[in-house]
Amino acid sequence: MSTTGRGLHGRVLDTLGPEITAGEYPPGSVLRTDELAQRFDVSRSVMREAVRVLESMYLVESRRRVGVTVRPKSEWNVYDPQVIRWRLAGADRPGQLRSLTVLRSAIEPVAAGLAARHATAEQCAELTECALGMVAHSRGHKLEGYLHHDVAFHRVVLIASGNEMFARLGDVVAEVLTGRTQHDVMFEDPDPAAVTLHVQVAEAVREGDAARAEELTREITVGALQELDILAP
Amino acid sequence: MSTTGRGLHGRVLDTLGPEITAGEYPPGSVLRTDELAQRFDVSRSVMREAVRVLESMYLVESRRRVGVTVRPKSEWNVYDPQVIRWRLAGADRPGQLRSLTVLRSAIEPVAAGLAARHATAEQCAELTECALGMVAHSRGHKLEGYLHHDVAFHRVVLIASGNEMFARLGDVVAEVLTGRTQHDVMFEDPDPAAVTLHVQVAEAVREGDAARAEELTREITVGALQELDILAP
DNA sequence: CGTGACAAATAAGTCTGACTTTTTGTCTCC
DNA sequence: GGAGACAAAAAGTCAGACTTATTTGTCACG
Repeated sequence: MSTTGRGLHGRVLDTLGPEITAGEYPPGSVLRTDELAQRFDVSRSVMREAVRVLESMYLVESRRRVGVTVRPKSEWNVYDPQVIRWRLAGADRPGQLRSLTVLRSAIEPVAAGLAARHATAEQCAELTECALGMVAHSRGHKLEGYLHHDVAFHRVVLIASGNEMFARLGDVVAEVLTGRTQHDVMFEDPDPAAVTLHVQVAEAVREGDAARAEELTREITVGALQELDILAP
Repeated sequence: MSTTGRGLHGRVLDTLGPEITAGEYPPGSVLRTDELAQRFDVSRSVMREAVRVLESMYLVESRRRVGVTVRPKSEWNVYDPQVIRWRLAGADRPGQLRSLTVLRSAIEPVAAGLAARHATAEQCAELTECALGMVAHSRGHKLEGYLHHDVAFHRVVLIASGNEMFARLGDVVAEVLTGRTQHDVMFEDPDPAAVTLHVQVAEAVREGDAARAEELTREITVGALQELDILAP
């Protein structure tokens, strides 16, 4: 699933986007639409559409008479799902994974606390189901099934928080969790302590215990930070 | 500063973007490029570029033979600065402000903790300077100057955290702070307690006391939540 | 009846070429 | 050496013809 797929301009973005986010063009580099159109063998109209998209991601800036200049990394819209995917697929994947994990550690505990207050009965049920699914797949190298429930669990928490900004991070968390599992090449079974914590979070949310849900989730994210050697001395 | 300015397609987005984010077209509505091009009196190429941008924000989806369909709000990329501005300028400004303030309450304390560990001497100096500036403008209806230093303060903290995802939220926080001040129509002087907290955060960061910086910042954000009647019973 | 295949309609997608506008660099001229 | 005029360069815009995918309707066949 390369995501952009649709249309010729998407094809162009599939290779130009990763190149830029990988830092292949240093900030300030100028690209010319005509040259790019030639390189990708597409018409200028298609190329312009691609540039517009890159521009809306703050990756480049198009100015008359000068060309399409690459913006410094600090200006990129790093919350754009597309940009995140490109960077996760590129060279600074480790750094990106660390940034996102720190972001998780800030967001998810608060989201869990809110979920304990706002979750519907249905969401509570889903949460419990996910936690049980994690337990069921926690032993015997069934990491694929485990991951599936893990992702679903965190997605439900974020949605149940009732905050749209949190809810929108579901995809990001999914990427991080998937990335982590794949990076460890699916060798060991997950940490039993983490499994227990998820079950307890589901409990806390069901019981409306916001403080406990928050604290337990904080423990989960601390574990995620430790996995990446991001210490908190 | 309407931001998009550049180019004809930007002009189109300046009116079409707010319309969509305001929910004027219910999810699933179909727009036709030709009709839009006529309506805005631009060529189809320009209209297509605008649609591409909206598409990259996940506001719409363009499909052959059917047209440009508006996506449900839950799929919008609510972290896109442009989308945030459009929504802040529209009808659901209060809701947007609440979402963003909750986001702040999750992010900023963690960012402050990280800043206490990673801030450079220069950043510590900036922080102290900002805090002093806030003190200097805290009495006598100098809300404009106060806001300026407040925004700068939070921006420095987010950057000093060393996390690119946090750093990128500087603009969002600026919008929220500005929005809040303007909404209260600049009547009263700021809460003296908040001013003190900012000074203390600067201290804690300078001394490398992460836990204290985090806790103090949490108090600041709790204050922001209370202002909007977002309770935490 | 329902079901499957085929044909027509439709709207986005693509390409091309000509033209406009803005910016910038340079080259005078004072 | 600075100021203003001039020329070149690249993005921006437009119009029109053509392509392609997708939907929808129809019609025959089971």
